[in-house]
Amino acid sequence: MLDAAPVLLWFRNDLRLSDQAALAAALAAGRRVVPVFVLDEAAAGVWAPGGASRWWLHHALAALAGDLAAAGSGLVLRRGDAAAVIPALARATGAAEVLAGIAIEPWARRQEAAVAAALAAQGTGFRRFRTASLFAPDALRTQAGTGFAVYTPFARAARTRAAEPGALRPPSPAPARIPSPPLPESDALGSWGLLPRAPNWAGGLRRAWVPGAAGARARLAAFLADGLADYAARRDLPGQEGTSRLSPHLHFGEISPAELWFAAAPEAADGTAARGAEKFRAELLWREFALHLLWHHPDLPEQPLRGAFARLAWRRDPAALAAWQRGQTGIPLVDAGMRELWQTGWMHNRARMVVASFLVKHLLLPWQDGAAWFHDTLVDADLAANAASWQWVAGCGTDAAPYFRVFNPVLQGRKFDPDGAYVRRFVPELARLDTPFLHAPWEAPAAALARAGVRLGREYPAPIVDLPAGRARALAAFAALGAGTVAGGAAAEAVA
DNA sequence: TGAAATGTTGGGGCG
DNA sequence: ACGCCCCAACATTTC
Repeated sequence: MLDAAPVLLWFRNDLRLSDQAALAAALAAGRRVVPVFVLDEAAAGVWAPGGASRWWLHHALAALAGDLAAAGSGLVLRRGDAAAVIPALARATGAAEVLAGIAIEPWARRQEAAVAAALAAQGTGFRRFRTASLFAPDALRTQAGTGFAVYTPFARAARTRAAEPGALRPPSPAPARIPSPPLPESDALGSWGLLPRAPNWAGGLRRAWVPGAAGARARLAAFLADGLADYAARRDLPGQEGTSRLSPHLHFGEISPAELWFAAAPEAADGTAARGAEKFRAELLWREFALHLLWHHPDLPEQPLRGAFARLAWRRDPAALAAWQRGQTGIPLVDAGMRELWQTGWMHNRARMVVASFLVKHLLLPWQDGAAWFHDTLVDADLAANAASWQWVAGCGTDAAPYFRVFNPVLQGRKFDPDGAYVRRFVPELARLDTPFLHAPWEAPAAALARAGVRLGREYPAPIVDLPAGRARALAAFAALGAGTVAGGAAAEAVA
């Protein structure tokens, strides 16, 4: 059986050996496997991996190559047009067919279609498998047969489907051995230039993360032991390690969503532990919902789903955008979030909502600018989740926050970072400021500032915008879009 | 997965 | 004892 023609296994956002449906299919058919990864930056265009994602990808590929080598195989790296590279490799190895995960990003769908056409033209088979999501992106539909526009009914449908026998395969373990023919030559990973050189800003990332399937597994084990039980309450506190931090592993597919779905089993727990597991599954479903939205709305990353928002009078203010990007807005919680992002390639979810609301509302700068910065700096940058989340904050998505929902970063700080641990860690110049003033240093008495060694405008900036004035400006600009938009926002809220 | 403004209620100080 | 005011606490409405 093993002397039959091999198959090409095209790795995409599924850089793992466990619960990898395409790999499992190849092995079940008794085929030898030629594992391939293609770096096709032209196909991705402006949505090619950003700096932080490139760092992660480098290490994820190194880890995958190591895992494949340990299984007796290897990883063939090639750079260029996938529609040329994949068919050529299939010819060179005599592969009968190519197996790959299903793409969801619009650019990846176009790439996949081009690969499919090229393979068909030369008589090579092409089979795609669901590897990056719990459900196929078009598997869940409303009664009317359309895609969902609101999270809650989507999640209800997903939970119902998940409970159906056989809907979610229990995850399969990584195979111990992966038979392969002699592999074609591979690019040297180092030659791809995915790692930053001068300046090398990756030190903070290296300290915070262990990319690769083994790192993902260790992170999951730690989360199951320490985080899942209290997840529902602690996930909102940026000063604590209350979240799973699995998002980058999930984005690159180092661990599958099904593995996480089954690892967090509410039925196997009770009380707060069951609530934590339910909440964690709800977050997995938010990820599925974003993929679902991007599948049905390919222009989600560029265009507001509510068309009226295209007319919004966004400001142009490069200095304010730069202050936001660098964590120098003078608003402690905003700056803590942006500096956590810059230093570690990740930001706590609560902080993401606050900094996004601040950019879009208080600064009245386009959500697309925020999404672009996140895409470049997040190690978990994911086109679907990023676009859907920014549209949610901006109020222009289908199930978005109403336009008048403006996070007050001072109140959010006092509520979710009550002891100021988060701000003190990432805004050390404020570390000695008394807690009552920490989230609004401009309100601190001169004596308190002096005691803490802080001069506003020197050690730490004065606020670049007056919060009440920024809020009022945003409400006016958003309200100017018209009554139809207002009614729509209220309707979406009522449904949710 | 909001915040602020406005309205309501009830306890308590005080003349 | 009573009315008045203040204000905290909570509820509702509005943005």
